Amino acid sequence: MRNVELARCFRDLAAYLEMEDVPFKPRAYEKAALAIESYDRPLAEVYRDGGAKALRAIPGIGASMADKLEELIKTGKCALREQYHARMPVELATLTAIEGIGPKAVKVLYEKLAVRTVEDLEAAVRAGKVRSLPHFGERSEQKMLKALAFLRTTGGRQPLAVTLPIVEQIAAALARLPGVERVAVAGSVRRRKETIGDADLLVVARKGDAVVQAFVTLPQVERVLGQGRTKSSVKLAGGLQVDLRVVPAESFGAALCYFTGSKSHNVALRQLAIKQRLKLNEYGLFRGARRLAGRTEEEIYARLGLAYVPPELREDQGEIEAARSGALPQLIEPGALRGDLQTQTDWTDGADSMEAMAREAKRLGLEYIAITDHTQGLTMTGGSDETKLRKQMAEIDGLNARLGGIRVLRGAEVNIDKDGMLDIDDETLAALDVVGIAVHSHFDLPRAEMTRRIVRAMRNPNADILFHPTGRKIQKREAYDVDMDAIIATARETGTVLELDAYPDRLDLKDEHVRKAVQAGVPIVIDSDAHSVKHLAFPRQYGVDQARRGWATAADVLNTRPGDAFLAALKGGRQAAAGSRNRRARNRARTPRS
DNA sequence: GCCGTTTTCGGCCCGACTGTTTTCAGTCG
Repeated sequence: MRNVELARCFRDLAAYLEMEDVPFKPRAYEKAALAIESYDRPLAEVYRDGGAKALRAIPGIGASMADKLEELIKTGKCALREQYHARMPVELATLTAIEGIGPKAVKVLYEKLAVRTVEDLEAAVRAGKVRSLPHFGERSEQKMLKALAFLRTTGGRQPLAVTLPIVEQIAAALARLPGVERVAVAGSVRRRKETIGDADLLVVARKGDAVVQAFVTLPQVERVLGQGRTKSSVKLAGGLQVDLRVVPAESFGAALCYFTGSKSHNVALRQLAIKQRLKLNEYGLFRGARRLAGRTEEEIYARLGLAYVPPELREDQGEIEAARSGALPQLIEPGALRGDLQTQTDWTDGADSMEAMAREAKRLGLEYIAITDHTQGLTMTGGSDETKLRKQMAEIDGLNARLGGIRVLRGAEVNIDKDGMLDIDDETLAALDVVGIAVHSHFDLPRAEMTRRIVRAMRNPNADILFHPTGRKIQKREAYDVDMDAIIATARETGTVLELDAYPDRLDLKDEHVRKAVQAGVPIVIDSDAHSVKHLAFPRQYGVDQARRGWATAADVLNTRPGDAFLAALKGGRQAAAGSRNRRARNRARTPRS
């Protein structure tokens, strides 16, 4: 049983307990669910290796929950949940995912109208039955219909790259309003989560209601979900929910902190405040009625005895302890990137010429760029064979002779065949400056076979970088089933670099894998996977954010180094690109059979 | 049900808004 499923069971229990008005237990189960969900190892493994005792070592898991986890892992079921479910057989997860519906509402809907599923709910609403229930009315019915429609179309979340420009546009519109002193983007957008459920904006202004009024009448707004004097929620035409909060300047830092989250980071901060006999809310940090801090986030963290925690780390994943002990990493900054190691050109499926790509990379301030067109295994792109690759290398040499201020590296995105072999011979690979390897087919292999396949390819001494290591496309395609711990261990052992592909719908590695790689001392590179000149901006726009969420410093990211140092750090420690045809000679070897 | 810089009992984050309830519960962030 996977962690998400275990967490799901605990969330169900929390909801059932909430329905019965049981005090405190619901929060305990929810907290545990969050801990389980974000735990970086399958609990089934933790249990296998360390038994119930190891489970109890997880914060939020005590004796009772460890028992339930043990039961779930062993039998796939939890008697208590089954009991509740028998009494009230409702689809809790999907029903409570609907805006405005919580456990209490689920209970009433089931008891009065026998609503068990989202479909039941929709039918009941359309029949006008819901309005007759206590605490419900016609307006609640309308809200539910809208929420149901939204859930169907988007699944409730949108990729960051879709949301970010919209949010920045709205922030700019608010900043132009009279009386607005300051606007900040908060929430998961500020934390740069890869998908966004709703966006949060914070405004400093004296008169809140005027700002709120202007906000709800912005042209992008399709529907007003709520509107008060200092707080409002709207739904945009594209389906994105945006929440606005207006605060006075002396509360800006506290509100930004509160509104940035994550929720569990906030809870941890507030608990820390309580321990110091203080109170933290969105207006400030208080001792009694006296405000000790609130104007900036920095002073709040400082007053709590913490180093400033960058928004990308605020997930309650150890950052508070690190901030207390001065162990927070110095996160990589966008400007630190000096090179791009994955780009495609019109030699295969890219839109632009090698020269155009090189010139744009230079314009962006990069020092080097690898051209990595596809290889023959990817037939539909017109992928290169050895002959075409040799021809391209010669052209790149010419390009380097012609262009100044940018170094073009000879590379390829080499296909990993089903059995883990590469589709270009070793001699040709050895002549390249940068060899990226990637899976583009047979995505559905069983976990063990997929892992073996990739590990084998990584063991090729010419394979420098594993491109988009999990193959996922955000909200389009699941990652293939691969043991990332094994991939990271192999990377460490063989010196293969892992790529963080910054193409916005990939962001592959994802944050937790970046963190694991960093912890294991495995270097990463942040690449654009550009298929046109305009894609070359992706690493600094999105890739660095993702790396920061994985606690990466500039030192963890190999393409923050100058070209020569970068090449020297690749497998085999090669030197300069030009005139180095033999630089791999000593590495030339038969692809090992594994 | 969990947990401990107010420890093994007695606490548990905090506040705004909505709807329909005329005094507040539920939900959300």
